[in-house]
Amino acid sequence: MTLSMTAVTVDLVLLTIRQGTLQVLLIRRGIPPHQGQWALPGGFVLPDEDLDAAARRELREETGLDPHSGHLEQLATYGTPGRDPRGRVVTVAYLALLPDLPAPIAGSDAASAAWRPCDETGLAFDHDRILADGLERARAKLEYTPLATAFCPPEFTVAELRTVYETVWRTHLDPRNFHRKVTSAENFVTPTGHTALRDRGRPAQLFRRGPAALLHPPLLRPSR
Amino acid sequence: MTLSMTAVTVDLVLLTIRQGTLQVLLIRRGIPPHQGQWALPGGFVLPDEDLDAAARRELREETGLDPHSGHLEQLATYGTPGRDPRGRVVTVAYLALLPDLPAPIAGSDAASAAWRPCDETGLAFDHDRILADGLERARAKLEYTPLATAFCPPEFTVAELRTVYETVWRTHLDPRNFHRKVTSAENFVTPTGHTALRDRGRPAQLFRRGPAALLHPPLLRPSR
DNA sequence: ACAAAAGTGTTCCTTCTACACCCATGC
DNA sequence: GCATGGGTGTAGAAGGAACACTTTTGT
Repeated sequence: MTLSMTAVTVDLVLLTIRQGTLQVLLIRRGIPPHQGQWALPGGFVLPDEDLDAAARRELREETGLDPHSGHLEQLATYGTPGRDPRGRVVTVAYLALLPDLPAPIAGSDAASAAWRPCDETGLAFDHDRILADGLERARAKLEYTPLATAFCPPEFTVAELRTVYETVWRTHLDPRNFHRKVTSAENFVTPTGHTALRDRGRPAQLFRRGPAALLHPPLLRPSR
Repeated sequence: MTLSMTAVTVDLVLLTIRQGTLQVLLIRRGIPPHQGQWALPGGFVLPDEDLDAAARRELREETGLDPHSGHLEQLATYGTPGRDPRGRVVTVAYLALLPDLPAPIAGSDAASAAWRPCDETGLAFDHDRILADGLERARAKLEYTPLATAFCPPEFTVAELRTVYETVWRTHLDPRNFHRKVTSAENFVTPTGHTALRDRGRPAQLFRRGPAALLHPPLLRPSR
């Protein structure tokens, strides 16, 4: 039996909504391989570190953000030989959904990190594929989980939640029916009692994320 | 930067339906650690082997089965320090759904492999958790994919497909409505034109798996 | 007053559920 | 004939889509 010793990394697909578009945090590589190309942030798993802990640590290093303010989950693992020319590297990819950061990319150790459109291609290594898998996971999970709230600040209006769905799914949703579905799905959102004025029009109720882990009934994408 | 060198393995959650129950292939460990306990089959990823290829190779070694006759997909990756007392081992778990094998566990390299009930607990390492994750994934995927057919032989009746759902979900489904849903879901199953006599009663049409990758509409579990 | 956004009511239509009913076989 | 499982029809309930309409603010 050959014991295969391998370097293990975590790579992060960090998604957020800024300026009305879905964006991903990318790092411009300063050293070979793939020097000058954009890549997903990531790094080596420490010798005595859990995979989830490594992902949380990288998230904090790249964004300065508390991992609890958004959502972080394991996405998939990629280990095709040759995916990294320096040697055998297996990477465990994580997907994070984050609210729009007031101070983006604070404590980053990489000078050239930036939010980029989520349809960016030409990334280093196999990161095009990892990003595509992350986007598909995010789009699917909005249907049957309350994770859309992870893109929102702690308190949000139904309209803000709707723009999350519309941005991620690239569709238009009827505001009236959406409002009914969200407020009638059990424990999706809980009203705070406060209201907020957004732009013009009648003030909207503010909601917090509810305790539900799954949506009943789900919010299905149109046209499927 | 500390480069963390780690052993990488694949572990398999192989599920099949035998004697009307959902069963998982387990190996009785002959050597420490966890000597004498049941464990998921698995092994090291070879130095120049893709992760999916390693999973297919292990599947063939454990069951003698062509990986194409069932369904194999990556499940999740587990790397908590200390999960293997021998050192840092990260395992990429795969989930397989297999038809009832005519000659089960043919070319296995482990003398004591056996199909065991899927609710077996007390497995070695963190395999209880991996098995539970695999079961939940399988149960969820039956809802919106045609993967239930992976438990069936190449040609099957609607009733046989229904027992797959009933076994995996541990529920009872109305045979009449189930028949309608399956045959009206686009490209879920395609009729072969043949019929087969199962036990008593009117002969049933035989179907093959259709080309659909997703079910429209999905078959939802009752009571959710 | 008017525009704009929030939120409710209603109608229509599709889908789900339960079950009555007929069909094709072995005994 | 009778039992057994395969398959269709149908009425009522439940849920979704489209949209008229009311509410509450800024200007």
